Amino acid sequence: MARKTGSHSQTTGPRVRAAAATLFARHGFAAVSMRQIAAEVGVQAGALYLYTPDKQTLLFDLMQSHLEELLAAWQAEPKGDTPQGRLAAFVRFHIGFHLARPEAVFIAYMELRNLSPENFRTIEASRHRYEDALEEILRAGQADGSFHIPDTRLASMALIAMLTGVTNWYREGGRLARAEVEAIYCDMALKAVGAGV
Amino acid sequence: MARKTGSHSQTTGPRVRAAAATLFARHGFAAVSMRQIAAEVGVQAGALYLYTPDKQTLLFDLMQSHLEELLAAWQAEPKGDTPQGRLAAFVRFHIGFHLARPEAVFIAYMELRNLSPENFRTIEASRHRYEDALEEILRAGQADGSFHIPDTRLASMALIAMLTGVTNWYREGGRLARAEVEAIYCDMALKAVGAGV
DNA sequence: TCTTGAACTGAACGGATGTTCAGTTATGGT
DNA sequence: ACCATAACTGAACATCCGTTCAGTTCAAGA
Repeated sequence: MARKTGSHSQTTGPRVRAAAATLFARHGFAAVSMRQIAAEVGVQAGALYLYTPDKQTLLFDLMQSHLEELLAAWQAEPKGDTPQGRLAAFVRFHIGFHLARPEAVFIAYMELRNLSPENFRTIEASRHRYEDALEEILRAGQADGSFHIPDTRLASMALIAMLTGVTNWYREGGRLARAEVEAIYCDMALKAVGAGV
Repeated sequence: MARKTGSHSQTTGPRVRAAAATLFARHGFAAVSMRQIAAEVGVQAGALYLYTPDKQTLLFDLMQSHLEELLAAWQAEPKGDTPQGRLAAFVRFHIGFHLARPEAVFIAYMELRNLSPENFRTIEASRHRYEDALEEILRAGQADGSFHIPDTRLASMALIAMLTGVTNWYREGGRLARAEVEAIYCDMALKAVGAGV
């Protein structure tokens, strides 16, 4: 047996990445073997190397594309005209984006230490750009008196940690609807930076 | 060669756990081999099995003792008399405790998925008890009108995520001293739950 | 000083690991 | 209908994995 009937790199490639994402998120990068990924796709392990040079690059590509998608989506988002409005928009965007991609989020936050040093630096740079986007909002609010924050960098890190934490406990169909969650986080975030609501 | 000169289970045992904690935190449970741990201790791999029945239990014991220490330390902490005071105490305690044990914190949050189902349930229960401690404070503040929170459970999760996030970016000797960080987080947490400061 | 057991070695177990590659089959353009 | 090549197999590579155990050496109590 060799080539499968109906096989095509444009369908197998994405399926490889999807299988890897699911398995990495569930069991962790180091705990997942190339053979497991291949089995999920319905292919032998060797065939994976048509779609990635190695396992490490497979992980890196998943993280990289996630972060690029995140940055692009945020840049495409309509910007509010006040710092309050922009922060509220950020909170809702962040929660919505992250809840829609639990696997990618998990991987991007948990598998950093499995990146090669060079790949790590690349990913860190992207992440830093996203954190900067929030800090910029906080600085604007600080400047015009809407917010009262002793340290905008610390506040950025604190808010992002708070918001991203939602992926750890939120379950679709649970006690709270997504819109409620967004509203509550929005309220907390605005209050935390000293913007009355 | 067999027994080492000066060897004793009371010194080797803790060294095994310390080496495992360091390596698990740095590279992840699945990526660390028993031989690597043994090498760090200065011993052969087989000798580790005098101190743990298997690798899985070694991980579980590290997590379990961390959480038990956390709960015991919090119970030993002096309780404030107002909800504001209790929340402020919790924030400072949480940050202090977590910054003092970066390795254990990392492991307890990142390696949950490498626990066997039974061990996972045990760890989750301990974690839940700690979350409940915070929620109880929030409920008290909600009841006497000090706090204004739509959902105390959500607020608990949000605050813990925000506070624990400090371990991801704080560096000893960095821009901010630990006391400053505690003060700022304290301020943000109180504001976030609607307690004027 | 002798003896018992604690502490450890070193080799071995079956099996899994990431990756390569010669060979095989389906596909799509001519 | 044919053919180049894209897609994949299956076996092999050296190396590592967690765990066990018979044998060896040291510590310490009698």
